[in-house]
Amino acid sequence: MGQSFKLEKFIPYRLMVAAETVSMGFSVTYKEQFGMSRPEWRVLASLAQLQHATAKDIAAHSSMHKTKVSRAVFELEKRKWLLRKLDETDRRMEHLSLTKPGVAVHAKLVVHATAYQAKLLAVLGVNTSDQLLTMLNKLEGLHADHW
Amino acid sequence: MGQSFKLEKFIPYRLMVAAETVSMGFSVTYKEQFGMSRPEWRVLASLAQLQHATAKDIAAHSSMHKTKVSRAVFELEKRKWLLRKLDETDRRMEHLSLTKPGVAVHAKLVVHATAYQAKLLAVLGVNTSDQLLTMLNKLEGLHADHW
DNA sequence: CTGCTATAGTTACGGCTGTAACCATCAATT
DNA sequence: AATTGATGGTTACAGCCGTAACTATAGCAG
Repeated sequence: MGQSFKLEKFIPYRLMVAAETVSMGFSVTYKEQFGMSRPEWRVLASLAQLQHATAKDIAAHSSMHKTKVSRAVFELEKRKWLLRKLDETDRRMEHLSLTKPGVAVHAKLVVHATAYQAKLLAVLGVNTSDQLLTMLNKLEGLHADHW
Repeated sequence: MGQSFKLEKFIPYRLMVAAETVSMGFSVTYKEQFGMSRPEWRVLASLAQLQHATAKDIAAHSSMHKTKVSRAVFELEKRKWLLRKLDETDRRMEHLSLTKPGVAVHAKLVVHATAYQAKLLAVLGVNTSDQLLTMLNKLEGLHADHW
């Protein structure tokens, strides 16, 4: 008899495929319309949400490695969508905030993000989408102690 | 007022974070115990399941780009876990199959994969895990016509 | 003050990846 | 059999990424 292990029933695999599919669906927006990468989009979204934060804050909030954040911040700064300001009392850290153009780009992306989210909710069924987030919560907590 | 868009409610983001968390949990097994990459694990699992397949078949079955498959197949062949045989009538394609050592490695990995899957089901609740796969099905179908 | 340890952020490096180009082969048409 | 177009698979290239090492700064112990 053949093996009974089926890749398509394996949750790590299925979750990754779904994540890539869904992520790709939205990435065309920030890529093609604004030439942004996913890390840049995440930093933009985090910073808009936190209003004012350090790179470390953003890394925690957006689940990204600090080097990814560092590179994304650099790019956003280059586009003048983001401003750095050294902390006066602890000069190791810098406070980040969006510029007016940065806020504007974010606002436009949020329109698309919200529309895309609505499409996803429609596909899932509005009632079940909360269940999905609940499940994802549980899964993300799996290795919480390793971090 | 602050923006109302919250990254942590955005499904593409949450799905990707959960997928990475869960994937990482299993990757330590094939990485540290067998020095394998994720593409290699997928090819191994696909080939064990299909018994006999071409690179193109595996790409379709494992949702991977053909270049990824090509490179993974090369590595598995180097380790002598996989065998290529040219098709007699169409020499463009090659039929792949696992060697005995390849089957053995797969069997060991399946033990771990099954245990990990069980842990995930326990975390989710066995009844809800089917709902998760159903949701993932729907999400994966989203852009079906683009492929 | 001096030295030790820790922290915020950057960067060099090697590895992995997708895109596009490529090679070889096949099939259909002429 | 020559041409054209499609297909299975590989590869060159450039970009992205994580690890580890690094810089600069801070804080604390002596």
